[in-house]
Amino acid sequence: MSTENTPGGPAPAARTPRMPDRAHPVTLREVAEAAGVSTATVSLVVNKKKSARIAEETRQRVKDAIRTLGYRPNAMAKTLVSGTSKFIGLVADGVATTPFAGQIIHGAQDEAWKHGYALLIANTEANSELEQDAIRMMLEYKVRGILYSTWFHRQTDIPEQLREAEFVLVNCFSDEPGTRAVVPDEVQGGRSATEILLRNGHRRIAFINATIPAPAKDGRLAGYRQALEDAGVAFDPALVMEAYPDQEGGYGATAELLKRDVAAVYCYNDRMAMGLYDGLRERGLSIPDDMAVVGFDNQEVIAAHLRPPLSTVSLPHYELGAAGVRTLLGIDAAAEGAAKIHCPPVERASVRAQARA
Amino acid sequence: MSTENTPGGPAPAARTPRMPDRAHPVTLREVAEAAGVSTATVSLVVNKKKSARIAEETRQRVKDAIRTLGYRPNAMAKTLVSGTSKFIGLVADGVATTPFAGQIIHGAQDEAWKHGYALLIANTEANSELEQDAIRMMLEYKVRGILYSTWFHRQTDIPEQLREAEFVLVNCFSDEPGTRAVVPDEVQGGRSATEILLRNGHRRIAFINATIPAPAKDGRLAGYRQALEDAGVAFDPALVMEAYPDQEGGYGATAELLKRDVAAVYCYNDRMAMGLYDGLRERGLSIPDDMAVVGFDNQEVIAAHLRPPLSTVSLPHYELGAAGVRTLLGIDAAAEGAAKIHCPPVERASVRAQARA
DNA sequence: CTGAAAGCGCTAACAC
DNA sequence: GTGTTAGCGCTTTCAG
Repeated sequence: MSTENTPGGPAPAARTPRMPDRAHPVTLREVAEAAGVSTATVSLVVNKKKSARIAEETRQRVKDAIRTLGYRPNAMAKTLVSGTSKFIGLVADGVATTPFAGQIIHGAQDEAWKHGYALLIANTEANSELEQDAIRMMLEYKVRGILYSTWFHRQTDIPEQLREAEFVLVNCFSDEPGTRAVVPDEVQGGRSATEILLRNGHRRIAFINATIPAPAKDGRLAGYRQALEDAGVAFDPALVMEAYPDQEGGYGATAELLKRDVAAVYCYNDRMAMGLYDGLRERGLSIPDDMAVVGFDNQEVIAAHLRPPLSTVSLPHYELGAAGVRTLLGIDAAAEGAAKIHCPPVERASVRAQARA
Repeated sequence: MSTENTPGGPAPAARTPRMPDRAHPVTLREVAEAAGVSTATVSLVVNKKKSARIAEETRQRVKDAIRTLGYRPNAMAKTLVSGTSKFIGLVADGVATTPFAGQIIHGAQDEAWKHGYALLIANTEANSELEQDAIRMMLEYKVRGILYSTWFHRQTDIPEQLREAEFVLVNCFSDEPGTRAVVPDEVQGGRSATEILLRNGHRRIAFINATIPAPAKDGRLAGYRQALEDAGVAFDPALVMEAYPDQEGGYGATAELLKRDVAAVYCYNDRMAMGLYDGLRERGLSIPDDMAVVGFDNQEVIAAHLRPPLSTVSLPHYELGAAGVRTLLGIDAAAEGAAKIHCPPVERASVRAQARA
């Protein structure tokens, strides 16, 4: 039994470099001693190196020792040697502000995991000091790279420190050339949303856009116009309104909308559509018969469960996270500018086929 | 310049132990050399050790070297020496299934950060193999401890591997004695929800509970009964109904509810209340005049933005995450059984004061 | 096929 | 006050 002897002692019984038992830090060396082989051999076995051929008998002995001792490799030591860890950092400006951020984390985590990486996350709540600390920490932990993400799609500045690592912007972009980024394809999303209505026979389609400037605002409008154009419907500026992009905004826009004499409306987002539902219902109007409604975002708690369930377009947050990781790892080629991720339309009962106009 | 010469070698050309420049891995030693001091000194300066007194002049020299070289400590090496990292692991069974999980992450991350820890997260989506891998990875990275969390409040089994680390259950609990856990106080929440109605003059209060068994189902009912009892209102089993806990469930329960001849209802959750809103509205009933409604969960996208905004009780997910970290770090004393986190009531316009019965 | 040994970057005694 | 030195646990030539 590995009892101690003082370093200079004459009887060099088996060395005991550390406490014999405490809470499982069994080391490679201990395994090696137990198996009667060298640490190199154990390392080879643990890492299943194809190159090195270990006698089957030896391998078994090592494996047994590993099992009986309950050996756990020390990832820190491993990283120290290799110089880079199996971490990917995710800096988010609002993990909780919205259900969306969770999806980015989820996608990033799944994809990272698939490639043997773990996710190190930091929430900065738009506090730039926190952000700096977070990035610094990630750098110190030698992350493979950093995903810098925002909870809503927007342009962003690149924090200086971020440049010390490989990084990819997620759900945001920069005008600096050469920056890798992945963002939702707002234009395509807007097109898809409008097409749901067009496909169901509507020609006069109102669009309630957001009041606040954002890539989404421009993109979703552009998509709307494209879809109309492709369908040979003239764009009528009078059919485009604006409201604050939440339930109250949608509700408040009801009266204006009804003045337009339309039977189909595409809302900037689901929350707006939700408010609009209330506004229409209050006036005894029915969806989709009196008004076909399409939203944007596919916010789960809302869209799928309104009455009637809302047709909308998904904001692909999960995919953004996953694509961010793939881009970082060089699996997805980086697009120039930003990679645009597809926003899949989701058709539900808030739109019903009409007789063609 | 402290150039080396190889121990036996005749030609002592300056040693180049590593690539001279590539992407910033400046080491402590390089700083030491640049500043003309030993690595120990640099270490002392970097870590602001109060004990060791360094000449101000030396300290400056070191700091300058650090700055000009752009030195970044290697956290891995640091961890290797100290034996335990500054990581806290968070294992979650559904990061994205619900907006809630995001809040747990958020709370855990903020609190961990406050104490100098970073969050390592893993999403297991209820896949036990993934879960094992996740825990193993965390163990290998020598996390300080692991938060094991579930997206809805429930009993859970403790994965074997988890026992190798310090851990705290978050939003779940185990019947094993001595297990540390933090969960929402469903009973108090149910009491608070009911009290909102009582306080506003209602005596006959219906409760639409969930059909699916869960601590929340029992707890919220118990709270309801407590509140009634405290108010001297006899419990009437006929006023307790059950429905599937989502929008459709709430909507579908409308007819039943109206048969009860009540003017106040407390719903198991906000989604149910949302469905109930639709059901009531369809029948031309108004909230809160014809029916006062209270929910549970305080799901942001819903509760605050229904018309009228919904009175409800918050599920304290952020607090759960934060409390989990505090418990893990021994800052909060561990309660026996599970620590119950308060669920704060949120009063909104879906309830209005009534004449006393 | 396997062992010895040199570090990875850093901290912590212990000298001087 | 500051330098020397011995590791932390592991990987990786390089011998044999």
